[in-house]
Amino acid sequence: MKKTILREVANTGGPAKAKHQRISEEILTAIEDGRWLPGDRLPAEDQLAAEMGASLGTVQRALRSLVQMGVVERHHGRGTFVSGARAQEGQLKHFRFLAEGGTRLLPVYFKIVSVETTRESGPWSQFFGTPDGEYVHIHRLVSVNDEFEVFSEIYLPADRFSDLARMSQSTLNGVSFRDMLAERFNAPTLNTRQTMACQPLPPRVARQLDVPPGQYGIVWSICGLSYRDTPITWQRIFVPPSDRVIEIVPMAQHGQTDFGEAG
Amino acid sequence: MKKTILREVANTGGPAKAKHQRISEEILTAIEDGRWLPGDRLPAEDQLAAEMGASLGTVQRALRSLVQMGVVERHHGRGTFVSGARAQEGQLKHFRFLAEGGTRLLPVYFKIVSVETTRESGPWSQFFGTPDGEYVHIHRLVSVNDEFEVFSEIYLPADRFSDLARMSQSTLNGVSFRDMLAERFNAPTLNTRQTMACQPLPPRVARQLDVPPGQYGIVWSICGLSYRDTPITWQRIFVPPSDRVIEIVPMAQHGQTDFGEAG
DNA sequence: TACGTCAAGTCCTATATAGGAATATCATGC
DNA sequence: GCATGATATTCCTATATAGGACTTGACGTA
Repeated sequence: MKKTILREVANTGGPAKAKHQRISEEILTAIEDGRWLPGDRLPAEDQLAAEMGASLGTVQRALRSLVQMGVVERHHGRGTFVSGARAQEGQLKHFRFLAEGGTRLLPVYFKIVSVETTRESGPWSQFFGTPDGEYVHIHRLVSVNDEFEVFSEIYLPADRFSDLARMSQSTLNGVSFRDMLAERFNAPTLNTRQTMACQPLPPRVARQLDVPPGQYGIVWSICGLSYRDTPITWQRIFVPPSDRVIEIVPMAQHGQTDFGEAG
Repeated sequence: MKKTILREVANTGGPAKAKHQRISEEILTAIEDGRWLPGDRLPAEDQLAAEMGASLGTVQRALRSLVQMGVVERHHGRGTFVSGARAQEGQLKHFRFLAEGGTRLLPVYFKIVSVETTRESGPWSQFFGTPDGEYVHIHRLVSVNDEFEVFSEIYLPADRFSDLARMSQSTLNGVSFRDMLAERFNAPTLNTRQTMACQPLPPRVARQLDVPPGQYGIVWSICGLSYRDTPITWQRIFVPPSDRVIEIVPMAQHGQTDFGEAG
């Protein structure tokens, strides 16, 4: 016998939402809470419909909207699965490095420089909404095709990600944070806010990148949001001058739309 | 009596597509061809359903996918309208300039520096797929809050946009190209590809921006795509060093999704 | 004129139902 | 063991139908 994970949706207070929206929310909450984990298969459409007291079409519409948010994936004949883990593999990252032509992708390697916890405040405290919070602060050197490097620093809220500080640097080396946060912390990056500016690189960064002190570079901020736009990562990438071009990849249109293939 | 603009959709050759997709395509083609213009109201759902020999639900699904592409807008009780023109107003642009805090938006003003047609080839010829094509080439100075400036150059295919070169500079000054292309050329920018690099600013640009020759800056490329990913603009923005931060706005999630408000 | 009422037009939600298509499972035969 | 085929599971498409909600404009009244 199968345990019931969802509860029937009712329209309790607040502005009346459509049933398909309430169903989306309910399923999203279940995934967010870890009642289903990345890779898990959800009950079949008709079972969901029965469980939630809705018709098939309504459940389908709810599921389609979750596909679009990048939260679940559906496969004809197989089932509906929670995204993350494997699912992330073919998916979009924040950026890619391109060879001159613009077509070939260049391989990247992440190397951990330092991992620490801190109570330092800054723009990230505003982003996370925790002025006195504790953060995990990680510096990484990103090597592109063994020929040029960018420097990255990430802040994450310690209350949720303090395990990161306890992991050995060797397990963190080389891995993509987006994938790891999705797989190990049930915190997939579903959306981002990005800004950029051209500014002198901070001395420490210039040293790491082996460029002259005071060298100008791009300071590129990427704020990562997960389920329900929960802030999870505040990242700053320092890009020194180079012929190499960085493609900015928006986080949008997961899976495929009703119209056809996603861009 | 109303003229019939659409033809009934049939599945002629090629891979079988779903009916709601064929309907989307048919409506999109009509809009692309100018059979309906920006601001026009489409026939009601049930009329469309009758015209195209489909049921209401199927047409609704087709229209929802067009909303998502940013091609049409639907308003409860009023109708379904072709996007563009007025519709663009509240919509996302490619970028915004932010005050330090990150909340306040800064006003911008576009000033035309030069407009010419050219057969010069470059990355844009590859983007447009016209190696020997003629292009309209426009330089603009973008002034942000009267305190700092960025320089922009745009290439557009002359076969479609040669009228631009004939417009007076005074009519081009101050206007957003995205809006104008959508309104006057039925060429709304529905998607973009973006890249960036930190490089020395070209001499001409440095002169215009009044920064020392050889000054590093951000070279930011934005390629604009319209209906069916037709390339329409190849733009390069030169950003000199500044405290001002530029927010990168992805072109995504038009209107609103099934889940709720769009980000 | 100002205001309320009413009706028509339009989109929005939701249901029940039917059949088709892709995939997985399992029994069978060799 | 291995291919084959039947069956069940699951998602996908599509229809017909019903009622609700929002907008607009016309009409009548004060």
